[in-house]
Amino acid sequence: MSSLQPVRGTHDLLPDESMRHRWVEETAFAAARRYGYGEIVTPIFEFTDVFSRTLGDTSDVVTKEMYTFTDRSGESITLRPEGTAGVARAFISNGLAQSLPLKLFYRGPMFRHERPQKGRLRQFHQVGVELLGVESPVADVEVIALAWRVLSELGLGGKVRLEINTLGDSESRLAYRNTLTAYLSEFRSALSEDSRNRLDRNPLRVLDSKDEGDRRIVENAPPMGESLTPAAREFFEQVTSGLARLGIPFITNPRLVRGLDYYCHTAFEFTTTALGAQGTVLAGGRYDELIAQMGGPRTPGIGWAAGVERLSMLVEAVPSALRPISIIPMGDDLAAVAVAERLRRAGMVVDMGFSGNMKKRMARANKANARFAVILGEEEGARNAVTIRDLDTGLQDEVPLAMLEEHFGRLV
RNA sequence: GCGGGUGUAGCUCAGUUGGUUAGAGCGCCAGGUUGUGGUCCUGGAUGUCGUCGGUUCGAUUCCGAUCACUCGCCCCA
Repeated sequence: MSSLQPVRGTHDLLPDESMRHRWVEETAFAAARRYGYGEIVTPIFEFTDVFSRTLGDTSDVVTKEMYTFTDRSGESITLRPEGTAGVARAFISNGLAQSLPLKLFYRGPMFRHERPQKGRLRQFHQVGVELLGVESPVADVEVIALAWRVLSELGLGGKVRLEINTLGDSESRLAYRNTLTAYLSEFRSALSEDSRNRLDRNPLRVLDSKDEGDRRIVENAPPMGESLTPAAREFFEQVTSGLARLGIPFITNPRLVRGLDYYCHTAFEFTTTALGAQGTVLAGGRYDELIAQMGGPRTPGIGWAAGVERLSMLVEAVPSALRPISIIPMGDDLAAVAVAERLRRAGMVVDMGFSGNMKKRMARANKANARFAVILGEEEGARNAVTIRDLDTGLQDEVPLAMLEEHFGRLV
C-alpha cells in the first residue's frame, strides 16, 4: 500500500486544483512582466554548496530540511529548498553582471524535509522575483509594490497584512547583535529552552519567540532602531515613505526577523490569520552581500517569494474556464469528430464524448458546462445542416454545416 | 525534530457496549423519455472499516507498532 501512496508531504494536483495554482502563477507572472521582469528557469537541483554556503549554517533549512543525495558521479546534490540561491548562482555562472539592473521572475517546485501540515509540504511551489544590481531603496519600494499588486490582483488585499522591518547594514547588525546578546544574557535562565539555543546561534530570532515568558523579556529589550547607523536609518526611512507614497498599507514590526542568513536592510512579510501556524504567504528582503559571498562580483539584490499552495488556499474566485461547445453525434462519430476538429482549428473550445446515446451525451455536455450543443442528426444531415442548442435557454436552431464557424464566430 | 488528535464507499460522515448480510447524503451507473441536458421518480454498484501484528472461539470495534493526514511547537512560502 505504501508504494501506492505519494511520498509524505507530496501530493497530486488534479485539474481543478492545478487550475487554481496555474492562475496564481500566471497572475503573478503577468504582474511581474508589467514591472519589467523576465522569467528565469534554473534547475531544481544544484550542488549542495550552493545552498549550504548561502543560507547560513544556523538556518533550519540547511541544518535539517534539505533533500540531499549523492549522485552516480559521487557529487553531493540538493533539491532546491528556495529560489534565491539558484538565481544568484545562475547570475554568476552566466556573467550577468554585464546586464544590470536585472529583474527576474521564477516559479516552480521547492523541497524541504519538514513535518507536513496544512500549507506546509515537502514539495511545494513558489513564485518569486529578484531585482539585482540596485543599491537604492527605490528598488525595495518597487519590489514590495509588485508583491502588493500580485496579492491585490488575486483578491487577497483585504486578507493579508504587510509587516516590514530593517535589519540594518552589516555594521548596524553587528552592533545590535552585541547589545541584544548582552541584554538577553542577563535573562538567560529565564528564557525558554528554544530561546537559549537561539541566543547562542542567532540571537535576533529570540525577538519573535512565541513563548510568553520570552515575550515579556523581549518587550524591554533595546530596540534595533537605536543600533542603526544613520545611513541604515535613512535607507529604511526612504523605503517606508516610498510605500506610504504609493498608498500601500503596512505596519512596521521591529521584531520581524527573517530566517535565512543572507538578508540585510529591508525585511518584509505578508501574513494572514486564515492559515493557522502557516500564516506567512509572501516574504522577502534585501541581500546585498549574498552574491559576493558566493564568489561573484558584489551585487546588491532584493526579492521575495510566495507560496503557491498557501495563496491558492486563500483565493476565492478563480476566473472560470471558457465554456465549451459540445458535439453530439447521432450515429456517425467520425463525421462528428471532423466537425469538432473544424471548430477547434477555428480556435473554439470543443468537447465531444466517446460513447453513449444522445441522452447520455447531452448530460455530459451539461456537466462540462457547455454553452452550446451541436447536434448532428440524420434529418438535418440530409439537408447538410446541424441543430444548435443553446444550453442556457433551451432554444435551438438549424444551421447549415458550411456556416458553422461563422455562426459561432458571431456568438463569441 | 518534539507533543496532541484523527484514519469506515470517489467525497462528507454515521455506526458497531467485540458476534456472523457495515450504513446515510452527495457523486457514479442504469431505467422512466426509439433524436435532447440541467428538475423529478425508480432501481443498482461500490468498502481488504489505513497497514501489519497481538489478545480472543470470534476484531472494523480492544492493545501495540507502523504509515498518512491534521493541530500546536520549531522553522518557514
